[in-house]
Amino acid sequence: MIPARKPAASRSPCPVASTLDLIGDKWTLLIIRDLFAGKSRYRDLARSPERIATNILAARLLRLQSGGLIIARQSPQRAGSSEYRLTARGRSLLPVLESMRDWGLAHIPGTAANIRVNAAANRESVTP
Amino acid sequence: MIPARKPAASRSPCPVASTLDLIGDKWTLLIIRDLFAGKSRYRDLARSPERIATNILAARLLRLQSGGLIIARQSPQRAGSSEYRLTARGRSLLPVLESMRDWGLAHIPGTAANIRVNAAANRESVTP
DNA sequence: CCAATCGCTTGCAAAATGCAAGTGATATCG
DNA sequence: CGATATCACTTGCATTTTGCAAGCGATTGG
Repeated sequence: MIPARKPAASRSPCPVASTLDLIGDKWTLLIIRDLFAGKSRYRDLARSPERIATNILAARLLRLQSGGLIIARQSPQRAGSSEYRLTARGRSLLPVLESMRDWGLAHIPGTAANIRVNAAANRESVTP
Repeated sequence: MIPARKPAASRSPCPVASTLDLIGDKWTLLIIRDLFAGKSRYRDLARSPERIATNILAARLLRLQSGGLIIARQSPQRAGSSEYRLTARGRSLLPVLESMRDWGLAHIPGTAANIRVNAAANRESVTP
């Protein structure tokens, strides 16, 4: 298990608070959701239905990297650009994502789950 | 199951995104954590170690009420002030809280779980 | 070679957050 | 009873974060 690069500003020793310091906003978990679904390119992340602004996407990708949740490696598809993948640490957020998905499905009318975890895209290969 | 009062601005039909629209910030889940722990008064919520600003606390309590996650009722302790309790809907967020707690404990050094769900404080009595 | 696309960055307006200081109502104590 | 402290907020304002649109160099497809 690799510890985070930056401990960041921790508000308290509460594990919930510390987790929220890292992923507690409206966008981060959506990016992680998309990575689970198999997306790995900037363009695809930017085109999710929620339409994250590109500056925010870039900022979140940096934060996720420094938090050790994702890695960016040279894209084999396109020279000079990165391909983003969840690390083991990032993948371990799956229960958080699932519990939120389940809550939304049960309590928010009009929601529907149509994203599946893409196992092939989420095999470990390199860890930072 | 009582639907939310305000559907609020939904970014997409994704259950994760819709859940984040409601609880996706750094403070809301900490308030819910404290309510689970048995806190019910404004003062106690304001004094948690993370020190939420009082204007933000007031704003979040309103949002949680309009989202149907908590109810405010006349405090039997203090005239003119409210006592806040989780509704069944609010209590159903426990798995989200637990998965975040577990993730924090496993992946963020220096965190420790020292809050327990207070069953007595979280028995259903009145639903909005 | 040329146009379209990609992966960002930049600049700026708008909104959210954080801080400190009120305010009026209640409880507490002598 | 009266003074003081506390409670539950509200208000005003500085700072930070977000969102939007445009731009920009590199890359790709034709």
